[in-house]
Amino acid sequence: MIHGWILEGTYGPGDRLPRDEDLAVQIGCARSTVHRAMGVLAEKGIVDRKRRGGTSVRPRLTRATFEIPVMRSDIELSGAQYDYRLLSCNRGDATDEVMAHMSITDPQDLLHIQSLHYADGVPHFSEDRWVSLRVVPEIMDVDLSQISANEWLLKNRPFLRAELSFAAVPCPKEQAPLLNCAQGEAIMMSERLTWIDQGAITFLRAWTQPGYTLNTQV
Amino acid sequence: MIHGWILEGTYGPGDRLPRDEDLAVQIGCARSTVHRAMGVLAEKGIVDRKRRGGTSVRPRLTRATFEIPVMRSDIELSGAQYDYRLLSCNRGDATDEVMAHMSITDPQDLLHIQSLHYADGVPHFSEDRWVSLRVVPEIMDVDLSQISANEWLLKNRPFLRAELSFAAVPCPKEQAPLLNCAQGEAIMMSERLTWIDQGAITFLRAWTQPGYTLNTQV
DNA sequence: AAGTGGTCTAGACCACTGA
DNA sequence: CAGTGGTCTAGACCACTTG
Repeated sequence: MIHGWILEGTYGPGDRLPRDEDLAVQIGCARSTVHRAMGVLAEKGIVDRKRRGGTSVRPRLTRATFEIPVMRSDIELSGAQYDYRLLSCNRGDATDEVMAHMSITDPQDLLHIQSLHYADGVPHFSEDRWVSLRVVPEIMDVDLSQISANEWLLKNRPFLRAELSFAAVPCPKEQAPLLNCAQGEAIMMSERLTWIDQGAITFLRAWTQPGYTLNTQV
Repeated sequence: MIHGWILEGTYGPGDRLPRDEDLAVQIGCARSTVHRAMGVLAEKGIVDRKRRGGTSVRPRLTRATFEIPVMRSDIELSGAQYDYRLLSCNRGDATDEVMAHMSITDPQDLLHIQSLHYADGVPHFSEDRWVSLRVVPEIMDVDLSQISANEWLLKNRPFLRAELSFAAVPCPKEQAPLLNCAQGEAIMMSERLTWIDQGAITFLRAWTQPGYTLNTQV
């Protein structure tokens, strides 16, 4: 397609571009073609578009995209054997912090699940998960020692929106024995909150084996 | 628009969808409308499309997007005052590892820059950067104590492609005094390699203040 | 209120690729 | 090699928002 032309030649950060229609004439194509191309650039974070305000080149910044890690696929793709073990599953032991995240007031509405995911028998990913029983009551009937909550949820309650975060943390003392690493060792912690129309489905806090790297491209 | 309809109702992971044209008839809109909507879903990683192979729902996975962190903007957006200090700037002291990353054989072709970025006077981000003098020879004439290499490069050599990675690491002993934290403390290390047509522009390895979190949404 | 982007249509033609 | 998605057009109409 006709990408990148303009920016890397004539216009710099902050500049306002001609309207779609003029650009189309200038380039010699239909307005819808320009519009589509601009849509891609806007998606990438290269330009800002406003009705009546025109299109302008963003000061800097860019957007990167990465695949949300899914343990089973990640592990199997790397050629290792995937294993999963349910550690615990209790109703009602959510902290206030977790309830606040999920906009839930009654601890009985949350199921707390701890589990471990292995790659070739080595613990690779340890997760603490809370599932909303208001949104997903059926999960009480699922045998979570056979299928991980993640896989069951993805099949039965695909989420519409998610928030993710990643941070470097010292390995907490409860996680150290699970991941078979030293307490305080630097590991990646991730949090994930997923939503469906009716509300929060599940909140997840997970710790990954030291050395885990998050990769992405632009 | 007409997003999300199909998936969250009738088709599950792995299913093959009707061809665009049939969907269009079924829904009662033009094929191009379906095509555009499918393009969005494919972008999000929800469906796979192949010519002649049709459109199918991806097993799981999804794609998340985040803004590439740019220190000055991040810090100023958070309301803190941004400051920058050049620590060192030497030609020719690249390691083999760095040269391999950038596909460069002569160490003299690389400029090594160390710098610190402050938020409200507190060291927030420490970077080791190598810049290709074959692609960006003019940088030798820039006073890097006045403008950070990052800002200069973004203005003068906007990249077309980038690879990023993030990992949790123990703070290296050279970085500890710079970031004013303890050696071995868990911090986020990021690497960034940016490209232009002619080759690698710059490779960056950076360490962030403990507590730094990478956020994203879907 | 006018100007800009946003959405959609109906149709043509192309290009890849898997049955 | 036929069927599918990919790209483009020329045009209509809508909706926001800013000058």
